[in-house]
Amino acid sequence: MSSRRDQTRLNILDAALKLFVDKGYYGVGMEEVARAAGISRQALYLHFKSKSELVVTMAQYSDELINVPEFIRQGMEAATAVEALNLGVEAYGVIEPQIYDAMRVVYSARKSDEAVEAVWQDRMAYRRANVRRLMERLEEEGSLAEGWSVDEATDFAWGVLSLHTYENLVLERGWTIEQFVGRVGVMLRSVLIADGQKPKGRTVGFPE
Amino acid sequence: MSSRRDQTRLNILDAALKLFVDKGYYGVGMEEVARAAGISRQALYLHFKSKSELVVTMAQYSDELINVPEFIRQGMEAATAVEALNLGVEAYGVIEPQIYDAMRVVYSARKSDEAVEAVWQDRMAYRRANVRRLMERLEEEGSLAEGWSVDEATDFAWGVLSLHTYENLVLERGWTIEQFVGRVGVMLRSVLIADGQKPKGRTVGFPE
DNA sequence: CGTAAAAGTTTACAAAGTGTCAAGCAAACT
DNA sequence: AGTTTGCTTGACACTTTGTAAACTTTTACG
Repeated sequence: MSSRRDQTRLNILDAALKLFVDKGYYGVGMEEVARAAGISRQALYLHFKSKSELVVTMAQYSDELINVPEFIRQGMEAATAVEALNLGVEAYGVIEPQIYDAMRVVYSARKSDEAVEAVWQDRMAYRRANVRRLMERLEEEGSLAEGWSVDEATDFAWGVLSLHTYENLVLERGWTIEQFVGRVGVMLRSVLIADGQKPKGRTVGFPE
Repeated sequence: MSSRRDQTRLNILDAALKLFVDKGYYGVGMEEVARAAGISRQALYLHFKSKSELVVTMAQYSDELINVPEFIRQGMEAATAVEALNLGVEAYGVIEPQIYDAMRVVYSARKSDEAVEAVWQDRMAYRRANVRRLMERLEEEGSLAEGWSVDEATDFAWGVLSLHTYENLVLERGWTIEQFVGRVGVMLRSVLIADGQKPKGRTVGFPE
């Protein structure tokens, strides 16, 4: 067990995330990251052979801290597709704040770095696959609103529940998570769920 | 009239935009921009004293090509607030494709460059101000849905009609502009407009 | 306890990118 | 013809990324 090495690695990932969020990926040098992690620049290269590898690893690490499959399992166990959708929106409200920082960095750097682009595409595909499962179930149970195909509904929900919608409303405009989840939940239900199947919604204070 | 200089300037802005969109702001050097514009690197510095100034000017230029005030005037002349909202969404569908490239570059570089950040903040504030005028009128005419304040409705419409929603649906998922404008329009009306005031909507093929 | 592997340090260097300076050339304006 | 304008070439300082070599400190283990 090389526990010391692992600890340094975590220090680096931690320091890198903070700096990248603060000054942007290209606004921070490896020198600065190393100092913030309490090691020399050369030691940093012993852990990550490039800045690109560092940011990719950082994104994976930030992802591993969250038990996404557990949220998916909960969704599967929901009694109805409509209930599963509500759980999905709530899960989004829990997960997004935790992965936002890392994904924001990935998004900004992706056009300048192929490896980073691959990470972004991977995450987005995964997220869309999860949304799609929800929409398929909605359709199976006849709860999908008239005029929507599974594909289109998936695109819409995935496209609107993006990193940036969260950024705009919660981070820029100061909405609370409850407010955000409530409003977005109402929106998705009112657009995607067939008339007569719309429940009260699980969050209070927001009229349907 | 130094027409030759102006022409070179436009060549540079054009070349820079294309390269930045393709490879990302930090994936392209001044050398490459200069060559693409058909001049030497030094000549490029005679036009723009820094890369930062280049991208800022590029964003302003891309903005000046569109007559936004004209769209706003049309909105003001609409008979009702609800009709103005529809016009607003349509205008968004026309404007966004034209400024997307430049704004995407600005967004990615903004955390690493203060001048770029200022451009971003300025554009977002302007956009929000326009949305707010719409929401104020909706409320004045009693058309704003129950449970929404002007501020909250502004945040919501502004936050959802972001650069990135367009990017996700139209560019990533291949939606047509009509499809995009139609779906987003239906969504905003169904969420923000009071019951009994919802019109048929101006776009066909999308059930309310 | 002593020693070897692991982790990190300092110093040095090549390559690429940004920004500046100076001298010169060629076309265009007056 | 002479001056201004727009651009060229070449050179330089500085920063950042990535690699390499030699040396020191920590940690682990028999």
